[in-house]
Amino acid sequence: MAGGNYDAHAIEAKWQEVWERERTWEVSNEDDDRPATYVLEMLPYPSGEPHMGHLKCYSIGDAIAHFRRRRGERVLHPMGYDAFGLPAENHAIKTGRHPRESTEASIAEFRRQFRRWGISIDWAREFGTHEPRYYRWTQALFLKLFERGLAYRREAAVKWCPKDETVLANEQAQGGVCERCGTPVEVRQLEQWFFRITDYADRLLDDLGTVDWPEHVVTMQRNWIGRSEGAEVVFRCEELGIDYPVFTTRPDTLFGATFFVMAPEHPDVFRLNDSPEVHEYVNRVLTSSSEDRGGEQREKTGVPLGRTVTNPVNGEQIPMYVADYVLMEYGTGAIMAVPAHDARDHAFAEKFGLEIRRVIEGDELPYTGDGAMTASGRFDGKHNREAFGEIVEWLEAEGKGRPSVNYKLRDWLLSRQRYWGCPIPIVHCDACGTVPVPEADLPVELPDVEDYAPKGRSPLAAAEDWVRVDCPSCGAPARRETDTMDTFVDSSWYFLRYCDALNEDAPFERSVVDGWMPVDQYIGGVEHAILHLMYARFWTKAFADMGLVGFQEPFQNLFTQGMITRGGAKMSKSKGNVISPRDYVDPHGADTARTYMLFLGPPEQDADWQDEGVGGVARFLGRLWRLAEDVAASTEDEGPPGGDPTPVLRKAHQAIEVVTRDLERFAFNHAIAQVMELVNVATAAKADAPASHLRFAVATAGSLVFPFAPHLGAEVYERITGGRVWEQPWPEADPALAAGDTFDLVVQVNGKLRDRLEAPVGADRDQLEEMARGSAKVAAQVDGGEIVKTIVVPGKLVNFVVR
RNA sequence: GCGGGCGUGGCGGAACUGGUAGACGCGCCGGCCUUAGGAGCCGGUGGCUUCGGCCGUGGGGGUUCGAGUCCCUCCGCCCGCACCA
Repeated sequence: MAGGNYDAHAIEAKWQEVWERERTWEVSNEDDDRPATYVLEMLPYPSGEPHMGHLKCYSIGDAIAHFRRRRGERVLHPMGYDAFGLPAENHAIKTGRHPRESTEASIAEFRRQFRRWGISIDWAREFGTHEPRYYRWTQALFLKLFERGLAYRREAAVKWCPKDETVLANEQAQGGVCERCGTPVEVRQLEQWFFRITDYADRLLDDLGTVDWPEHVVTMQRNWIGRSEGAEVVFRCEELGIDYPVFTTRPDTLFGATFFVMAPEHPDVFRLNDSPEVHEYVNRVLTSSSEDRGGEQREKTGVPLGRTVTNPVNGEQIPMYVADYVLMEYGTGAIMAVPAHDARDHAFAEKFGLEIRRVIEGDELPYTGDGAMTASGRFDGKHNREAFGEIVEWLEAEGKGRPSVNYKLRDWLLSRQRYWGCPIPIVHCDACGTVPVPEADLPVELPDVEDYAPKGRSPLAAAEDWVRVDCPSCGAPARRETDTMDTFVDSSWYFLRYCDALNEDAPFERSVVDGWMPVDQYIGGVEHAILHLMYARFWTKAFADMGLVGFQEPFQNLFTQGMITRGGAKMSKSKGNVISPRDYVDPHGADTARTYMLFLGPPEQDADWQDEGVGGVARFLGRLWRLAEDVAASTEDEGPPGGDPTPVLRKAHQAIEVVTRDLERFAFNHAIAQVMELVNVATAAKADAPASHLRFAVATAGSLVFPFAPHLGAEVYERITGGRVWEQPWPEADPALAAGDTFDLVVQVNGKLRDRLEAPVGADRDQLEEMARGSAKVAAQVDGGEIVKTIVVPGKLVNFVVR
């Protein structure tokens, strides 16, 4: 065997050195004649060292980036770090080491490993979101939103994580638990900073139609925005002379509203009834965690308020209740209850013995479907859908209601009472109020503090020298805002900064970002389906409105990768099933680790990492390397493949066709299998195929494997051709060569395979039918029966229908 | 409950618009080479079989000359949301 063994480490070091020295993957912002393409993987959160999920994400992205470059596109493929955040800070509290130190140590390790993996990154554009040169622009952009009224401060009931001692955005408290640590969240009344994302609810919803995203992600965003159309209807409490508007999606059921319910948090509850029973109930609800309260199945609880409101459609006095199944944060915090046509109201009415009045004809109660109206005065007999608008019009004319739209989406709470984040560039002045820090004074740098531990207020508040500042407006003594920003703010615009990463005068130049954006292919985990992807869309739209960018959506195509599991379970320290990329890169090399990662299965699916499988890919790459050594040593370069086509030449052209199609559809596992087939065929043909065919096949294998195993691909290609594979255009198949001269004609009788015949590729229907009729196996099957029909699919098969 | 997805050998998975089910790899079996091998190479590998074939893509039904693929229905699993009026 020529040349010994495949030394992945030597080969990988060799090519990495070339790419680093020549800055091969750097790309200029200057236009050239190539189309600009932006391939982006979600930026990593640097904690410890990269894990298997990172290897998967960047293996996918790199394959796409390489493929598109070689198809003649000018590809931007940058890297950075989402460096602010809780884990680094919690680590700092434990160890006393500054979060900047541990974060930067982690970044260094990520960078080192990414280089070792041979990911084709434009390192000139690299940054961490914790660096003042980045976050000064995060602050500048925050102020632009502030000036436009899109960032504001107000007191509100907010979600509070008692463990992390900070407030959270609604999105980070899904299911009533802290997204970071899983602790049940509490509700607190606090003054906090918000982004007015709700102003963009409709556009965030509508523009989902303009992006090419996985259906389930689009659905999740739709549900999260939760737009529902209906009406606001006013119920009046005559005794107190107060109007209570409610939101309903079913104004057609108004005649069935037999009681009225308020949320325990509703500010008017005690005004309506100040009794000990009501106080006791409300207190019990408010002190119980939101997880106890949630759940449709839970038995309904509540207390009557001893008051009534007037049903505006029929003047009936209906009783008022306070009950925890009504949520203060949705609609108006009060509802009209229609027990006949709403499951929750039905359960409540049953328990409290309230009237259940059917107003829509249909199945058994509670009935939530459509039907003819009944017990609804002049609307009786009308279909409920028809009456819907008429009732709202009528209410509107009477001044008792109007059409209304409600959203689940809440404004984005961005302030955090934590240390390791981007300072909010605001000064509080007794005279001037909330004053933005002038842009010339940015960045507001994060001060060093002694104690990072949260105490219910930001640790920054302890940095007295830093907090005390003169008001930028009037010069009087004032105090800095001490909250920091949610880290999702940092990642809401990083993809824009990559485009113009070295700009010292602005976060980015519009003409530059317009040249690259929107991201042509975004790749990341589905866990960001709502949070990051919604926030980044919102910022992009706000920027578009301010004329900072010329597009509405940041990510045109989204690919969500599946998780890597081990032993069928998510990796975790407690399960002891954690493995890291180094465990495979160290012994086998990056090419093997990356190629196996993509060979494992469809990248959008979860995949179980099995150590035994790695060996198969390592063997395949080793076989390809040896084949290249062998062929390079034992044959001469005779120029392009000529003469009669051989099976190995045909296989090479077929592989080009298949791998190209597979890369377009993210079927990397299939593409790698195809290169394996090519290598198998070429190995078998080594002894007798013409040298030019063999050399072409092996060079093609190197060329096709390059997006997955770039070092070996480059090595093999160089061995055979002397050229640099990444400078070569993506190969094109010769369709005639790929097709060959003959094909396997499938012969069926009644749809069952009976014979295969070798038929000429261009044969017409008659020829194929005649050939098939000549088959002895067909004759045996027909045996006395009659061929009543013959289906011929040229190039494929002949099927005889026999009776 | 609502929404989304999935179900193919011992395992991971192939099968583009209905047209050869199980590509490729793992594992396993047999052989070669070797002092040895957790190296390398060659061959075999869905089940049953009277060796003619027959049966096979979660179950049942349908459309079709032909269904893993389309339709209906049932079962099972996974993910997301969850008292949103």
